[in-house]
Amino acid sequence: MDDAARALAGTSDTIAGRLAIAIHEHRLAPGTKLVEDDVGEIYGVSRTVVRAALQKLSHDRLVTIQRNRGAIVAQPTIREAREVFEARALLEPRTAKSAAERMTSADIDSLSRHIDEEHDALHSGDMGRALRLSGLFHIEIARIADQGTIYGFITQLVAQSSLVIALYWQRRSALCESHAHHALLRALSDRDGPQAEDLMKGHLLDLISSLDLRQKPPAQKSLRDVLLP
Amino acid sequence: MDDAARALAGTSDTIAGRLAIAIHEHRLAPGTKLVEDDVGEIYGVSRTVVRAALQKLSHDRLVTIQRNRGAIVAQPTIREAREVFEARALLEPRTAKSAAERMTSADIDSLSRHIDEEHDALHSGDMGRALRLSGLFHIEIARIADQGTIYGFITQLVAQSSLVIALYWQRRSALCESHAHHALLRALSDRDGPQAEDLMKGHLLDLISSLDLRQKPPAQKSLRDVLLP
DNA sequence: GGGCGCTTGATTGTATACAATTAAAAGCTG
DNA sequence: CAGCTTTTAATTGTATACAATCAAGCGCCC
Repeated sequence: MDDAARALAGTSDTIAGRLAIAIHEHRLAPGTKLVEDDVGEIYGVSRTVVRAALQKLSHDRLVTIQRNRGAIVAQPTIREAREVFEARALLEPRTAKSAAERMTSADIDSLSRHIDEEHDALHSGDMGRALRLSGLFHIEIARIADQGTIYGFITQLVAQSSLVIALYWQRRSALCESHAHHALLRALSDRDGPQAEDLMKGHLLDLISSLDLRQKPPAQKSLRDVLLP
Repeated sequence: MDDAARALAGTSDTIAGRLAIAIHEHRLAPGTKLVEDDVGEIYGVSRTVVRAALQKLSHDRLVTIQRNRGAIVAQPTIREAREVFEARALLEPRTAKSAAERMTSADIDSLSRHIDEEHDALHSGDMGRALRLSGLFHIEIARIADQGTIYGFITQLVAQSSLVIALYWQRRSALCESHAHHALLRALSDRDGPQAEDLMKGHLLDLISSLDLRQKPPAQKSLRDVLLP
């Protein structure tokens, strides 16, 4: 462990957070193996701390731990991907409605800033950061709705969505995202609950339809396909 | 660690499960301190394993871990109690509807058995077990709805509800519970989605109204009250 | 050359030792 | 004896050592 590593040292929550951000920003791809010793050396801590961090991420379903086989960045199945977005469709529209009814001017500022940063990130080509900010926008709405339990669920769902997007994203139109967020912000600023609820519902449907969740024939091609010309 | 303890030894998940059941059945009261060494000796494992179990429970919010201060059985505040039931009110009615649409005869049997066991437990005076079975009834419905993500959320919410009940339960009428479950089972068996949704909504409202969630003056009595006759 | 068991290296699972922190008891002082 | 510091015991946080497990490479035999 060198000085640079030692400087980064922190609690297991810190490390879990750093890993989570890396996953969120698609710097860690689904399936990547997370070897305890390696992670520990990078952050300058022992395996004890790394294990705690990995367990936490595993509980958030960002990481899959197989006994005696270690941890990898989770790879949600198509089915799990659908379930994540169905859960979001159940929780977020009503949450947006609640948020609309509670918006303060500070909240409006906060959301505006998020959108601006997202815009900047997109224009500077930093897709990872843009993606993360896009998720944070949803999380911020949940925070404004002021329901701790649901906030926790949505935070987890947004994180998982990032993995789903990494695996199943197909459409390239990132701009419509930003547009949907703008429209949502307007409804929220107007404290128009029903409108916010509708927009969120639509936005989530858009998101799902931008994914390719058709049952793929198990990706392994047959030997024949691979070997014959 | 004696032989009896060794015989119970298992993975951290096993221990987390045992603790969770004890909490669920109100054998471990909110606020109870969970000392790592003690728990480890009881189950015949080292603190390493116990810590992992406690971390898992902490993530499910059944246990509160304060850094350097250890773990106690969680004590949801009145606010958290409300939030838990608001989340349930958001998730469970729709889940019951989905379940109704997917009921198989095996599912009907399973739910009937749950109700019977609950009934037995009540009549044999085993309140802890009755309470746990009552929660499992809700969890079973979520399982039937066949939505993994939401199932996970509901499982967590039911567990937390058990803590809420331990702290804020006031009404003694446990029979109405059983009655509500019977009515739900009927709607589910009839595959009557809207009816199941309504009944679940009502059932949850009943549950909330059986709690005393009024803001209490901080429970610590003044010295005067305690010391003067 | 291909299937089969063995060995080896890498990695995780668990226990334990030590350091850091806390809460409480004991002691001290005015 | 109240209020303060100091000491002490209990407990948690972290690192490390060792055991258990797995995956891959190797040789062996057919």
